[in-house]
Amino acid sequence: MTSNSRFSMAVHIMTALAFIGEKMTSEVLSNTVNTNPVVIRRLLGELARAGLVRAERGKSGGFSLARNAKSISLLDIYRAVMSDVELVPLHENAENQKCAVSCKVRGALSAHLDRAQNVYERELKKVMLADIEKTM
Amino acid sequence: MTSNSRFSMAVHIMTALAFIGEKMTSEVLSNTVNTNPVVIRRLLGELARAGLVRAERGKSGGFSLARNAKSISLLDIYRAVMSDVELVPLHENAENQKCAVSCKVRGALSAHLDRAQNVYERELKKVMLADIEKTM
DNA sequence: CATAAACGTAACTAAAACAGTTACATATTA
DNA sequence: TAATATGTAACTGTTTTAGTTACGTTTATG
Repeated sequence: MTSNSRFSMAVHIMTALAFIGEKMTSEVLSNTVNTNPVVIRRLLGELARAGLVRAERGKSGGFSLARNAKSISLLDIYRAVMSDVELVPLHENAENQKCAVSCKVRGALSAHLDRAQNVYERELKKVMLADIEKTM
Repeated sequence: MTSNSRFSMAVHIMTALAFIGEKMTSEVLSNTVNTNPVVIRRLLGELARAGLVRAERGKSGGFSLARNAKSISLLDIYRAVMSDVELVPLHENAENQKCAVSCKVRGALSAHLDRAQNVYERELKKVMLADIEKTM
């Protein structure tokens, strides 16, 4: 369970917010995901910074969607919580300067990986939070 | 550097085999990648099981491509070394049986993730090892 | 047929990433 | 002003990963 499940968990939380339609505390949300409230708050912090969620502090505080579920795509959520993670990373071994392949292969490969990641993200952009919520 | 760079490293090795065009030992290959020969042999073992590479044991042994570089796609290499890794994994927290979202969200999400992964892989399938080798 | 040289693989290590947790500061409402 | 919520720092245990050592197995070749 050490692979990165932040995106999946973020979609879970966002779907719950859309489905219930009311302000929810990290305590309540953590129960639907079966995890700790701090994990939820950290994730929601990133979603709030991306403008997808509103956070209210203090008594009777909690979280709610900042935008309509029809206007929030899976890509919005993905970017909010995974912005600096490569779908498929390059290896980072030092270059062997005497070897043309070692010096050039990463550049050649990354061009193709970038294109593939673009089509992946374009697919995520087609799916709205409202589409997920509808199937609950 | 704990993310999974096996695919990128496998492409590096395969490109070297295509570029040099001769049998190479894991020792020599490990020098161009700047890693340990055992790491190379493990990776090449999977590529051999997938029929992409030929391994010869004993004195004057080594590795060579089992097929023409024009017929080997990045997807072939990806499947050989990453077959059981999800591009974006689902979270594995226990379901909260009282919550409809908790019970259904993974199913709804995975349908979309599968479709996105398919378009990603379709993109990898378009790129041949010979295309990479050509740019060296 | 002995030897050298290569792959195959098990077992271990160190470093990194993760989710989860505790603790507490800060903010807000009633 | 007390209760209750978020924000966040610091720490832990588990898992994954690449890297490494060691050694068995295979094979070409003198």
